[in-house]
Amino acid sequence: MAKIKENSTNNLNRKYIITDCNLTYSICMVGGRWKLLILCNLENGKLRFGELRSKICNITERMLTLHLRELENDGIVKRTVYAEVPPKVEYELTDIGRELIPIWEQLSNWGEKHRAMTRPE
Amino acid sequence: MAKIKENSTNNLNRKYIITDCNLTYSICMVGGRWKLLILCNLENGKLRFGELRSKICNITERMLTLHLRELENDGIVKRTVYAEVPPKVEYELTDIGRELIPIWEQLSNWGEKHRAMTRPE
DNA sequence: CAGTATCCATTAAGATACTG
DNA sequence: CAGTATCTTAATGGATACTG
Repeated sequence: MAKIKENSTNNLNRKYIITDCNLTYSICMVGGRWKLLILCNLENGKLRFGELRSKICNITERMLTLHLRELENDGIVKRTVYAEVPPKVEYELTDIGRELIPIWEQLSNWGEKHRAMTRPE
Repeated sequence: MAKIKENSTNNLNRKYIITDCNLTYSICMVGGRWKLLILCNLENGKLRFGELRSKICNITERMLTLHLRELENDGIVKRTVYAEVPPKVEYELTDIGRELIPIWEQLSNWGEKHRAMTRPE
C-alpha cells in the first residue's frame, strides 16, 4: 500500500501508486486524459510547445504544461531549452518513452476496430 | 469535435470522445483509474463480483459496479446472471476484450522496467 | 451475494488573464 | 514563444447505509 509523492500538489495521478502492481504503476505514469496523446504526437521527432498545443485538439496550455512536466520528471520525455529570444523549447521522447510506441499503436488499432464493431456508420 | 453520450450521468470518461482520433477513443473506453486493472484480472477466466472486489486492492463496490457496467455496455466484458439464491453473477472478457490482453501485458512489462530504471531499490 | 442510494471529499480540467 | 497564476467548474472517488 505504499504511495509515492504523497501530499504533493499539482501532481496528476500520483495518489494511487501501489508499488506491488506494475500495471497500476504504468497507468499512473501514462494514464489519464492526455499523456498518451501527447506522447504519440512526439513519435516522429521533436516538437515545440506551441506545435504540441496545436496538434492536440482541445488541450489547454495549463494541462499541456502540467503533463509535460510530469512526463519529464518521470523520464519519459526530454525537454530542451534553447537560449534564444523569443524562447524556444523542444520536447522529445526518451528511450524509455519510445518503448511505449507499440502500446499506443496497438491501442489505436484496437480503438478503430472496436469502433467499427460497435458504432458502424 | 463530435461527442457521444453527452450530458449522460454516471458515465465515466465519456465527455471527451472526439470521433476522429482512435487513440482518444480507446483511452475513453479503457482509460481511467480502474478499467485495465479490472480487465487484466479477468484474463484467466470468469470471476464473480466479490472475487473481483477482493482481487483489486482498494476498489470500492461503487467504482467496481460503475466500471463493470460501462465495460459491459461497451462490449468489452460479458455479464452472466445465474438465477440462484443467493445471487451469482459472473464476468468474463468478450472477444474484443481479449484483444486488449497484449496491451496490458506490455504496459505491465514497461512499468516494471521503468520502475527498475527510475526507482531502484 | 451483488449490488443501489445518498451524500460528501478530492482531483482533474477549463477559462481567462498575465509575464519574462 | 512558452509558459504562470488564479479562479471556477466538472469529474471522479469514497463512506456509509441499505436491499432483493
